[in-house]
Amino acid sequence: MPAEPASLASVTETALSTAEAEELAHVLRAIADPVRLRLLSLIATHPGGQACVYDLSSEFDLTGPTISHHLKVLRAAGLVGTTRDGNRIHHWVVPASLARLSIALAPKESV
Amino acid sequence: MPAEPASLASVTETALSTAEAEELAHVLRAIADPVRLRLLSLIATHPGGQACVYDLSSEFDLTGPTISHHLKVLRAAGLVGTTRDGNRIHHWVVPASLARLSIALAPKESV
DNA sequence: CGCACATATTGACATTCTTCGATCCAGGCG
DNA sequence: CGCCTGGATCGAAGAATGTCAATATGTGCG
Repeated sequence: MPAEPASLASVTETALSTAEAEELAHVLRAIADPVRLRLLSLIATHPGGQACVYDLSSEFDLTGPTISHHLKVLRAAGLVGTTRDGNRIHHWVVPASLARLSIALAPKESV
Repeated sequence: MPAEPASLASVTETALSTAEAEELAHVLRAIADPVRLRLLSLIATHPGGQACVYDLSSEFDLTGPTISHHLKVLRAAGLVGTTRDGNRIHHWVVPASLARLSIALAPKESV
């Protein structure tokens, strides 16, 4: 159950309802972690925009399961997608999800 | 000790260092909460772009201290500023801080 | 078929966050 | 001066989160 449509405007434009705030906070919380932020960044900047856990693990002082856990959170939030290629599982960033956050946090236009 | 300069590019453009990730995560975590998200939204959309705790409290089923705590987190993250006007304390959103997050989360340009 | 390798899941523990009640500080007013 | 009101701070209880070791799943190869 990934979830709802999505607010398409900035939170500074119109007041957020409780439900909207909770849904948005859920996605933001997924990205509000140093490890997941770096994971996202590493995946996005990796050649081809894809990376497997093996590539990523070497960048962290964390165990495999921990990396896997963080990727699961990102996946659950719809921020990354995966494809299985033989033994490896490739992860990529979902641009639309990121764009939604970027728009939601945009400051009010100083018209 | 608010902190460092600020990454001015999207996390999808260049790989984040550990320090950058932590600093950015710190600010994101401040905003990744339903209550604080609504607080920010309510302040921004309030007439004049300002609001005092008294205005905000009525929108929540939370006690005064809790609202105060959340505002403190937002203030510590540099997302809102305050001015004392007699007995009331007015809060406003810092557009630059929000803009920084918005830019950091922007998806990679599909050139 | 069975082993080896890449990643996911589970269960447990420590840490951090949210919220509250009680208390404290600051400014206006009688 | 004394009190009331708008807010902040403190300390504690409960829930959520990050991390690990151990175990499970699935894929390719001999």
